[in-house]
Amino acid sequence: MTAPSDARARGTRLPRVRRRRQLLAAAQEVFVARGYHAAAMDEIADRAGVSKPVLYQHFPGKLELYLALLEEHSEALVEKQREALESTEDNQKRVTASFQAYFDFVAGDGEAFRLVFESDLRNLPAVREKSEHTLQRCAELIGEVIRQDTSISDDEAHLLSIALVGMAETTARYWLNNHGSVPQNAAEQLVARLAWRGISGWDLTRSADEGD
Amino acid sequence: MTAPSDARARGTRLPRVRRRRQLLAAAQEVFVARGYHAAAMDEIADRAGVSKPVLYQHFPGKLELYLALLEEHSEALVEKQREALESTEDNQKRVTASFQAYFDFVAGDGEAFRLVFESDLRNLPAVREKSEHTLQRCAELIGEVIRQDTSISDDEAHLLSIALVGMAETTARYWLNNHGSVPQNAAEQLVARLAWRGISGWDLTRSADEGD
DNA sequence: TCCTCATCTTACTCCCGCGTAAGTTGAGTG
DNA sequence: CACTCAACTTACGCGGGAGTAAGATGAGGA
Repeated sequence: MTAPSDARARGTRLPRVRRRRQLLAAAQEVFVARGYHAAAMDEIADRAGVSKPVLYQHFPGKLELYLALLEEHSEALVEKQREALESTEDNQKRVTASFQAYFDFVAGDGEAFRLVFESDLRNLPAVREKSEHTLQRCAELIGEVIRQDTSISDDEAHLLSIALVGMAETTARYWLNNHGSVPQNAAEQLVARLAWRGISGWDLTRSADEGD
Repeated sequence: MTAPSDARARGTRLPRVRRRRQLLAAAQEVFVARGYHAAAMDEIADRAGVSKPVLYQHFPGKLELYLALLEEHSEALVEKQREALESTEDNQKRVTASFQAYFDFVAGDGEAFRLVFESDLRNLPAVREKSEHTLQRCAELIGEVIRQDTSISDDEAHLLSIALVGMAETTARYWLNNHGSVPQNAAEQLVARLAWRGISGWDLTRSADEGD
């Protein structure tokens, strides 16, 4: 069912850096499949075709191993967002690119997104903060764009950005769980349209809606 | 800091039903504050002013205790959504009411929303399914309304609904973590406007946007 | 007053999984 | 061929927390 990435003939010695990379890969597989708590250091070591103390020669403990992966993929998401928003000057295309980046992130890299969005270690302050900080930074990138084109306050622009990121995260995860109902491209387009309709020309309707 | 709900003078006997309710309340406090894994049955018992075996006379195990709470609050959220959508026939007001319900859910009941949205037991199939099913049912309620007014396909209407629910969940949680930047009412209104601008009159722009 | 039975307590057992002490192997060097 | 040192192994200590066995306690009826 789940093929070990590369558990070479248990007995092969590896130079330090290669081994470290391989251990991180093995750890990612196990953490993604089982979550932090149910993941056993023994299983990670096994999956790498190595014994447990080797793991501890590369990482001081289970937590640090996990945090290293979390850090890596959180940064990757923010970076993907940045690239998407810098890829064009057309705001409508920016919206599309932004959603595409989210869907790509969720679809790629061995489901690593589960570490970022579904961590079962959120109760640890360090993890909660990283998780919130990642959301924050994605929203900040989008917020800058919004502020350029609207006379909205900073707090409000930020909240709208959070809303857009929330849409992206939730729909991307839903889409992944239900492959088959809609192809990736169609899903991205649909949600991007919803977002663009929502955000474009915001100032124009603002005063009109105000009289409630 | 955290005041125990009602740890009556450790030594007071209670009739079975009262005790059960009190144990559920104590368990909720601990599960919310610590998450499933870090929550100890000893602490739950202590918080209720009772010894551990009493807990086991009311619930077969930690898991069942947790699932009882999860079930209760998941149902409460769906019910709040239903009420919000049934509260009016005006779709714009429906959107507002729907977001208000989400914010109220997040703001109320001792942060019980953390059980539904931030469970650290998602890796357990039973919990994952309940969590996804709750999202599904909320989206279904909204989807019915959308389908009444658009010629969109069922799959697409459902995906849009997921997007709206994602907006609500993410913004409500963000708002709760950052009280002070924006009052609840303003946040609800702002996000509701974004959503309404997004979906209202969907069919009108559909064909126009199609020519990309 | 004494009996009954539900409520509640103390004081364990047991398992699981992180982290480690101590010892082994083998590739490259003089 | 002997020496060295990093890479690796087996086998264990140990803490923490779920669940339990066996006994205490007290309200209410005969």
